[in-house]
Amino acid sequence: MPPLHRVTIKEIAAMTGVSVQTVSRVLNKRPDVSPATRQLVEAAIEEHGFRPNAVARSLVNRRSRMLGVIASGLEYLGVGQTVTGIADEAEASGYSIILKELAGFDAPDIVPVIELLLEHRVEGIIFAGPQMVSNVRHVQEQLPAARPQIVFLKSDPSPDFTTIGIDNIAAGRLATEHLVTLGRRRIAHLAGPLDWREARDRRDGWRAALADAGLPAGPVATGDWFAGSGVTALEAILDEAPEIDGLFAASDLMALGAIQVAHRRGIRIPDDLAIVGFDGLREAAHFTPSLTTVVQPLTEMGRAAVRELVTGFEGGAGETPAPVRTLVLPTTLIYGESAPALVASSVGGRTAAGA
Amino acid sequence: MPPLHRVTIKEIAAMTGVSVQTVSRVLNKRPDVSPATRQLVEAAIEEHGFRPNAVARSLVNRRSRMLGVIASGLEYLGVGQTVTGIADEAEASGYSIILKELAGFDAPDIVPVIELLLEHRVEGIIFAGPQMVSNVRHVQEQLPAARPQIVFLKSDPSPDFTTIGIDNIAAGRLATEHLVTLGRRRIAHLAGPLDWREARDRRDGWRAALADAGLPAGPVATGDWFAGSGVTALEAILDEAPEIDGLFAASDLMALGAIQVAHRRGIRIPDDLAIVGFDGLREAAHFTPSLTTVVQPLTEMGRAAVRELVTGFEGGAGETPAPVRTLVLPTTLIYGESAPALVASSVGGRTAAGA
DNA sequence: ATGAAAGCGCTAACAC
DNA sequence: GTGTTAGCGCTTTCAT
Repeated sequence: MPPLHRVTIKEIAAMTGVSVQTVSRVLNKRPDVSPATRQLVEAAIEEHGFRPNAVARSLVNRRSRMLGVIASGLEYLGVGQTVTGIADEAEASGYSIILKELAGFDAPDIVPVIELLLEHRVEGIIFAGPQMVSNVRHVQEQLPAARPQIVFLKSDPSPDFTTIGIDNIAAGRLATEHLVTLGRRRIAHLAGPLDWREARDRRDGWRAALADAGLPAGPVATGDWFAGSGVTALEAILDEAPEIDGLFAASDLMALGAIQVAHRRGIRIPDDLAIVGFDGLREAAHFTPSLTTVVQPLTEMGRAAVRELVTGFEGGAGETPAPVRTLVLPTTLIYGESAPALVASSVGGRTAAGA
Repeated sequence: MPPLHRVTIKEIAAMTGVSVQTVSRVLNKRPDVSPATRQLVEAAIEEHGFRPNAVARSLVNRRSRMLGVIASGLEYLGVGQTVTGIADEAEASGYSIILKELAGFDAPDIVPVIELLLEHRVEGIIFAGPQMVSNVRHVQEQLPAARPQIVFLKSDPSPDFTTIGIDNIAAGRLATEHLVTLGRRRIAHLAGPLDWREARDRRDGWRAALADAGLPAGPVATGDWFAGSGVTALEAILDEAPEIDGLFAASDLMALGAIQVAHRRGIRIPDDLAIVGFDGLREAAHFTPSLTTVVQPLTEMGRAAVRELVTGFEGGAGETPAPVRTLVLPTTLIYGESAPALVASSVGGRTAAGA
């Protein structure tokens, strides 16, 4: 059973013959303790392996030094990078994180999770799940009035909440424009699930780039972000439009599935079909062929989220309403063999989509 | 600043005209409250969005309902799966998890993290980092006497600690034996970093299988688990021994790098070189060619770890020393094109390495 | 430089 | 059924 007896401050006080208060002073490295007593107390602490109870401290200080993180899809590449960024930055700022993984994305599932985080008195919440058509809005509407600051990752900018993400439309454009530059004229799209905001935006960017280039919108098929769905989706597209010569996949994993299909059908990459992925997974450089992809600063998003929260705490000393900010991080195109950079072209490859 | 004023039980009591204790009873769904008062109190709770302070509860109950998780390399596949398993099972058992990500693996880095977890009075700890040559042992030696149960994932069985993992030697054998079955005679190995126990064990399994088959140990090169190192390592091997016809890679990602090298050098897979990977990443089924790989039950390891902890709490009602157990989970070989199953052979593919 | 008293928000143990 | 008293382990007044 958990109630292992740990030494308490009271016991340290008793055994050293000082008051509880003095021990507390030593613990908090207060200057007003005589060197002799300090040493005495420290010796006792050391000897008994005493560690102050953070729960009791949180209660009296009203500071939990905890951040709540709501994530989803940790078992896939990408999400883990964001959580790593969050964990690292939190650690550096002296915070711990409570991680909650969501099974589904429906708002009714999310609200109780937030409530639980609030019960633990987390000082801030990072919502690292994806924005679906309505889940984030629902969450935002159902949030209790008295709540710590909450940062939404990869969500629509909002006047009421801090959001951190990339410009998916611009990034979708970037990917597609590269294919256009390579001379591709029939450019298809492997979209993510269209109830995800990111999926819609990337598709819209693809459409816009094609329209700008005066090209017809090629065929689209949707997947679920993962490799298996890339297979099915590209097969569907090829059955319908075997003449496509360019493909923009909304995730690197779907692109991986697409490569597999192309290989099986004897379609050469990039000669017959140039492919651009999305995410910038490290592994993409080792696909065969290596993948040209739009890099998302996933780790940086996590770090930025923690910084927003932590500086928020320190900024407003009182009841200043948390400052709402909208961060749009830059994306980059890195070139692989699947859609190589034009040799004699401009250096390119960098898009700063806002700030 | 965090000290947002949240409603307290005392305030609910005051506004409903009952005692704090009665509100507490309602909160804990005790039967000894009259329907009328219960309804009254519930209405007030609802109206003010009151949520009990879990910190205060933890203090008085001496139950934090928190589990500490120490992980590393979350941004890579595999670890995320384990953490997902942990998070899911914890959720199902009514526990929350505090996640600590480690930058390095040195014991001196790990102990303070454990101390911090102890300060938060977690009821159990899951060490999901890898076992290096000495880190786990050091941690085990430096553990404070009064501590909750701690489960080590992927570590050597120990008489003093619960460990959960697979039999990496048997699994390395399994992979290698399959290559032998396919008629390969010069079987090389892409090892993980040899200061990792798992890397050593897999290599030893490979060696043992070759010895059993009366084959000479082929060349070995080590990598860092990731795709890039698979490239370098296979290149080194090929330069030394271009005649190899089989390859056992200690991770799927290194196998991915190996596939890339083979492709560039015009080596056909599996005709010229059959490859077996390790991990069982979902993505491996979509490599080109798809990968034959040893599946580790990563998610299940996470789940099992939580179950060990939670049943441990409930089992021993008093100061029973936590029951130490050693769990060895089974591994499976799944077949891809890189080292196909023998068509007319036995069903095969399942090894139950202990229990 | 040190101690005594009060209280953080809640629950357990006892009254009535 | 409900209220009162005590106390979880610690930090904050305010004395001395």
